[in-house]
Amino acid sequence: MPAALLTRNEMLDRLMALFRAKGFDGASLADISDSTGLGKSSLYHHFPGGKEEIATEVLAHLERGLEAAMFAPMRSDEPPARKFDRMLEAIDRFYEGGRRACLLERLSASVDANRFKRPLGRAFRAWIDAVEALGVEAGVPRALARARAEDLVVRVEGALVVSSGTGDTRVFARTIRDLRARGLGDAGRH
Amino acid sequence: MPAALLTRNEMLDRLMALFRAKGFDGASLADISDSTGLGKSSLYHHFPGGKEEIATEVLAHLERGLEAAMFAPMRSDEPPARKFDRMLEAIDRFYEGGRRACLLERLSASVDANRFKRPLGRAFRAWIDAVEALGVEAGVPRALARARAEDLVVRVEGALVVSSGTGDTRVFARTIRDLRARGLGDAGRH
DNA sequence: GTCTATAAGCAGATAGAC
DNA sequence: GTCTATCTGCTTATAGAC
Repeated sequence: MPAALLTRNEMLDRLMALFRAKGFDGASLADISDSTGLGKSSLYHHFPGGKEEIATEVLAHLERGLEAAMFAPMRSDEPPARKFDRMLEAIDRFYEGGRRACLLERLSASVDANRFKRPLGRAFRAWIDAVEALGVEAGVPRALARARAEDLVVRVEGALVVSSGTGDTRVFARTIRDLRARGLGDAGRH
Repeated sequence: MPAALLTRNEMLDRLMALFRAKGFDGASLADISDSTGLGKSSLYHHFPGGKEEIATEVLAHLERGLEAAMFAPMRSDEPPARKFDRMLEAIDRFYEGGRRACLLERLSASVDANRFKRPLGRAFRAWIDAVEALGVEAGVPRALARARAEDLVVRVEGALVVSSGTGDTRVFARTIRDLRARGLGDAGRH
């Protein structure tokens, strides 16, 4: 394992992949060492707060990634319907069609989830807010847009759980398809 | 801790509560010992296979519980719409309005989830199958009833994740309300 | 069928050389 | 900024008395 060949961003990418795969309780310092190529002592040089600080930094890294990959494009001047499709594509890509887990869910389910409570709540709300804003932009009344946005996030998270639990990613694919079919403008139903 | 004061069912109830609260990776043998009142050696007397066997037995216990509390009532001769409402009430009660986690999700997210893959898939499918059967009974075409049933389970699981992650159980309450409002007979949309 | 005692190993974390 | 060596405590699991 070559040392210091990774930028901090690359390190955080790998650590995010690790926590998504194994969860916070399941990922050991040895795993973290392996996935970054850094010895334990080096890890404590970069993250004096240990495993908990690593997870916090990974969470912040995810928040920045969401901003760049999902939220920023949604502030472009494309039509809302197209931006909505782009967001669903980004989601499908990020979760690799339901094969990869959600970091937020994995950290929410860890034993000391209270430690991550604030950033977790913030990340979930940022996501819901962004979808809500898109609905409002498309002319959907705010209350309905809010409910729809919550529902979208709920369904994506649930589809990941059920896909993983049944070992059948078609549930995830169908969920994304349904969300795309419903779209934004269909104000009469949810 | 009084010994042998618990029946096996009571023991499994407590162990299920423990795994729902802490997950498989997060629950230690010391936790298991505390929650049952049995010393470690006694645990190995009841469950020679150790922690993994305990989780497997808890999963089987859940499957029996689902059968008794959710699936059996759905085979009564009440109108399907009423049975559907009863099921949603049972779900709301079991998850305490979104405050308690799903055992299936917690075990799906554990490091050695592969060990539980079969019973997990079986439990998820049993649940989806039961909801699908209810839709068919209500006259919904099978393919649509299937999609709806998957969607119901997806939304319940997702609502638990989002409620836990945001610390706001209103998401769960609204999800149950929406599912009840949609009901079974509304064949034109999902 | 429960207990006490203990094993063997891994967890997260630190000291201090280079 | 990385390493080797080490620490302490907790992990799962077992032996054997009662």
